Amino acid sequence: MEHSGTGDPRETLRLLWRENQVRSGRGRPPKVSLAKIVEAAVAVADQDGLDAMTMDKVAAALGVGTMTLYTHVPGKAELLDLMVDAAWRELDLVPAGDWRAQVEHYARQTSNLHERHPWLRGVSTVRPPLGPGLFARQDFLLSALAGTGLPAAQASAAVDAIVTFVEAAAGAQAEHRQAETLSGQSTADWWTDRQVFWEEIFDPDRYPAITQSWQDGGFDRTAAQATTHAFTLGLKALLDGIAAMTSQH
Amino acid sequence: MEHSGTGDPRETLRLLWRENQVRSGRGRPPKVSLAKIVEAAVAVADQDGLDAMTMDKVAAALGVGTMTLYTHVPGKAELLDLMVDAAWRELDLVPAGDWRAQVEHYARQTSNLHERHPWLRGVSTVRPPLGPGLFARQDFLLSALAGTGLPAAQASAAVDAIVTFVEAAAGAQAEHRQAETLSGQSTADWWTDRQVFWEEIFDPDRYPAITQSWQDGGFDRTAAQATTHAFTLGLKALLDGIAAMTSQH
DNA sequence: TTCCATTCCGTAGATCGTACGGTAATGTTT
DNA sequence: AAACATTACCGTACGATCTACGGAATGGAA
Repeated sequence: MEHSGTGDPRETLRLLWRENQVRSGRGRPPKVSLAKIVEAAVAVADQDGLDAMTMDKVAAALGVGTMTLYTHVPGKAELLDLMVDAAWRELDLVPAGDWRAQVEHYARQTSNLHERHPWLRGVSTVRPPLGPGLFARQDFLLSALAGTGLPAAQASAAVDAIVTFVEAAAGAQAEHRQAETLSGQSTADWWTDRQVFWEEIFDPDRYPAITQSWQDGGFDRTAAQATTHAFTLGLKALLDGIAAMTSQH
Repeated sequence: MEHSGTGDPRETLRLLWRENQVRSGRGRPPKVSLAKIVEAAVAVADQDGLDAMTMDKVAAALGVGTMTLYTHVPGKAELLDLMVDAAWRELDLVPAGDWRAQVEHYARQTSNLHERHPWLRGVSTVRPPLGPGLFARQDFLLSALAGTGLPAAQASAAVDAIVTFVEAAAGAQAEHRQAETLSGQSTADWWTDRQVFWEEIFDPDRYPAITQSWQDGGFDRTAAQATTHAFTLGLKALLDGIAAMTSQH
């Protein structure tokens, strides 16, 4: 797992929050800018995965020497921070409807976001980049949950629980598709390659509940469908449970 | 994010499911065994993180040349698969109580597991190693959810939703502690380093809900506490929601 | 004793991030 | 116009890392 939040704090915060500032006019005119570097890095990661997001490849995508990047960004860790916040800023979070509709809107937006940027799943979210994207999301969800009337401590925990579930479920969903493009092998083919498992290794007596569920048609046709199904059902259950808490206060 | 399930299928399945087989007696006597390699790799990752789990370091921990490992394991990807399944096999899943007690038992066990092996968070769970650990977990949860009386398709989706949430929440919890030991910097110090943010950058007017929640005491004292709080509340809400579904069938 | 299946491992090539120091290009000053 | 200050560009090199290759070592079998 890639870790973010490891660079020099002040410098990273400056890069995250700086407005488009005017150049002093002095010195050599830049061929690239920070924004273009982040954009190129995101494009590489979207296309070929986070492992392929190397300084070499980002520089090549910009038609620039590798070491040029270090003029604009302190290092790869900081670049990752900027990529994450740039992605989060893509969320279109406009309040509409009751708190539940707003959370569901957030969930859909996040699902789409991970679909566009499946590499997000591979970045640690402890010690996240303290940028505009993170705070916009947090403010939106806290504002939505305020509509439940829950006390502040519970509302805050509910937001964190929602974020945890939605990020994980959306990430898993997106990762299925990414695994197919990166490996060049469809999930169906991946399972076909492991057909021997069911034929020669799996012991129905050892796993009766799995066998029973199989016989009862409990398994979705594809792994991606199962993930989507779990996302939908899980979010509904989670929000139902949170709604039930409001009647106790 | 590290990816598993990338190696030769038949070979990996053989390694995952092989019983302790007898040696033929011919050839040079081995200094190491597959089991010891996996054990050492897990120990290195526990101690120093997944990034530090290099073939060099694992071999060194065993007092053996790096290339010796490749006699016993096809490559690093397969070793990772074996590590993950070995970890999952540590779960002590004995059915006791009703379905809800069983799921809560699973959640506690998983939380402890991630605490012992925080690197688990960094391994992709799409295309997982099809080993005994995974199937034991799945069978346990499907068996528990059978107690709800939900139809098979919904029970299966509920299991996936629970796994998604519990893995994410437990992983986040464990990652807090790991971040402290790996970086040598406590979470409190990390925030102190970013104090400037609140003093110079954060704009209360731009994020009213965050500011309001702050004033209402909505934030936990520490990030780790917030994560634990979210885990507890989220699991309760999720299970309440699932329980509510059973009354409709 | 000879053979040989099996394990051990040194070397080397490719791919990373990035420290270092030099080069190039512009506006400003003289 | 010439020199300077400032900024951006980037070639080289070093240390990790995974692993392909092939040879050396070992000890039972023939």
